[in-house]
Amino acid sequence: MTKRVTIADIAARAGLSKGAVSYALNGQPGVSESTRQRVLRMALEMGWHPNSAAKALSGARAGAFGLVLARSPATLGVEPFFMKLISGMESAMAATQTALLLQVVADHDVEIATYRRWWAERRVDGVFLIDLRCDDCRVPVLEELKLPAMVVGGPGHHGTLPGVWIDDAGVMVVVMEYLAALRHRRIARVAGVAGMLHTEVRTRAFEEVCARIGLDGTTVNTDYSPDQGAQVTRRLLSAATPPTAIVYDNDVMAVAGVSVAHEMGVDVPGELSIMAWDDSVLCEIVHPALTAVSRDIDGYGRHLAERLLALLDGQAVTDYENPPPRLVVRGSTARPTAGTV
Amino acid sequence: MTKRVTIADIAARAGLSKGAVSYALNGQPGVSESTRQRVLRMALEMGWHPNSAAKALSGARAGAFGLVLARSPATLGVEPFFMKLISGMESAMAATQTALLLQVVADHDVEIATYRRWWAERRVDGVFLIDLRCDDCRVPVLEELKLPAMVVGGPGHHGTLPGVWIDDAGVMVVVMEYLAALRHRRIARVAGVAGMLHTEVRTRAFEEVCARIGLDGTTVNTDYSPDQGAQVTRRLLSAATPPTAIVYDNDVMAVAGVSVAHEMGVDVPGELSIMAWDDSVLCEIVHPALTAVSRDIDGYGRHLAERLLALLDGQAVTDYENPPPRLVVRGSTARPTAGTV
DNA sequence: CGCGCCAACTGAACCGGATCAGTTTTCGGC
DNA sequence: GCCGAAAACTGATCCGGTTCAGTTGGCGCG
Repeated sequence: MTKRVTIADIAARAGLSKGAVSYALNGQPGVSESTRQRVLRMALEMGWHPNSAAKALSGARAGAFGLVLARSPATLGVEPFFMKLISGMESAMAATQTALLLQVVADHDVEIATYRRWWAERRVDGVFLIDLRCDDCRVPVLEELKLPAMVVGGPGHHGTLPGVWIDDAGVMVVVMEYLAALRHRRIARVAGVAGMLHTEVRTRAFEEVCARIGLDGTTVNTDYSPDQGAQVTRRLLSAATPPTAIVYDNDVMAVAGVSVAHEMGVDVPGELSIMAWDDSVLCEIVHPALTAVSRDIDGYGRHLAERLLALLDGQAVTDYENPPPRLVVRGSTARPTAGTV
Repeated sequence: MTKRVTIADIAARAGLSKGAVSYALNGQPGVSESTRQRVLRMALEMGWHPNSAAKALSGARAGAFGLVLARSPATLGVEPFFMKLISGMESAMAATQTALLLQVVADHDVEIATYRRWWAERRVDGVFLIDLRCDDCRVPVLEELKLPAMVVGGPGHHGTLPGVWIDDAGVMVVVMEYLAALRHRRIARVAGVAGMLHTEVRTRAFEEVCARIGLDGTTVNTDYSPDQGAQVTRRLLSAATPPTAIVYDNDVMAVAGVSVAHEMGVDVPGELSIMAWDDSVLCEIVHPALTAVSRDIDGYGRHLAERLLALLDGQAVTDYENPPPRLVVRGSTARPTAGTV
């Protein structure tokens, strides 16, 4: 029972050669249908699974995709985004018996070293590149290695690598027009890390809409941590003419923002409207519940994995834009009370 | 450049046989020190990394550990525990070039199937068993497969598999005595999933302390979701004589609890003290900040990985109890105001 | 009837390491 | 200067699959 079954065992029992069994198991021509059925039945009975190492050594595939996360464990842990993305990816990978290799590293240098090692070790068939930056130094490395990769983010700045993204700029317009319709005139944005493409895309869209509609908009960059989110909020609310609405680039900072407002005696949403980018239970459980940009992250992950699989099959994979996110309105946004405008 | 370097390449360039190169690279006797240095230098120059498949096929190791998470993506995403644990594990695994295979599944049946498949495919050298249950059906499977495993949790109910745990019962005493010292008499516990060992251990400790000190304690089980946390809180606070303190089994439910209190006009901590099991930024960013049981999860993960590595080296690995957690007191707990007791 | 062709199958090589049984070299001791 | 043992190294084999060049057998067809 504790003995692993190999195709040689099946071959012996079926009175066939290893080669024939291999053809039968892989749906290759070269064996009769009746033999194939017999072999398949035996394999099932004997509990055979292909040794992944042997498969990887002879065939082309390692049967695994890699994901490197270059963020602090603290940020990672509290942001639902990553786990949702991962489980989305896996739902697509499960069908093809592809595993996910996860590595949490400190910075991009270690991340690049990981890609090189994985490539040399033939450990993965492809990788997902996450947290795309403007002029990302990881892109040319993956191109040089010819390591199949799907970029989480875009459009642009991912060279020849295919990307999957969500139209952040488009939602930004919806968000800002919504806030403007509520009569907000001074709107602040507590953004994520400067240099990350999605941060820059949102910032540019934010500024364009502000200019177009004639709003007074400010963007402040942070490292996504609730600490910085709280600090920035304090500073914003302490200004002579504080904003009447703040848009946060993730849910955790938005929750921290609500907390600061409480602490400073600022009424939400009466004096201050708060919005979160990315919806999660977090947004629902705070009081007031947060209006949020809700993206289908599970689907995002699924598309990424499906396309990486297609890429390995030699199909031409083009960039893909996910369906646009929805604006989920909850209690944290409202028309500002007379005195505050 | 895009050609992968093998030991045959090194052998050819060094004028040696494959065998000699293998000995040199692995620190085995059989080659002179000067040759070894020369080979090592060449390997470095040529950017050689062992093909993980070939290594796994000939040697014993697959060079990977597996972790299966059988929880809903929603719960996983928002609980910082898992990501912290994972990055702790990896910090110990990085030194030995061991990768982490992550799989998110729906239930224990799929989880067990995953273990069997991994074992048959020789994909992993060992696994971490998480969310241990009383009389866990996964334990006998791993024992039968002789798949090296470290159990996250205990003590007890993990058969012959070594476990690493945190003394929840001990902290429960500290927590309850702290609340009792604040003059709380009616204390509720919003627990996690019934049947999970750590839930049961805490529940038992909770009841024992209540009986000993003479407190009025109630435990309600949930599925860890903020939804249920909120619902249970609403019910508890609607009782004729509501509790003056609630201890939640995770941070997310505690945050939801604060929200419900707000919504019902119950003052925290004046009328109701709230505590979270497991500390995270979440506890710090809500208002009031949550008093919490802070466990060193990173260290937890590190210990688990170190011990699994030791297990593979044939060392005798015994159970291990992590250092006791600390009680981090913040603004959400206080002596209840006169009227409420 | 015999030729050719194709389906069905075999045997061996191969992937890139580890490892072991031999073979050659080195070197110390007498 | 020669012997014997240890050190240094070679060549072959193995791990468990895939794949390809052959081999066999059966059948249709002229």
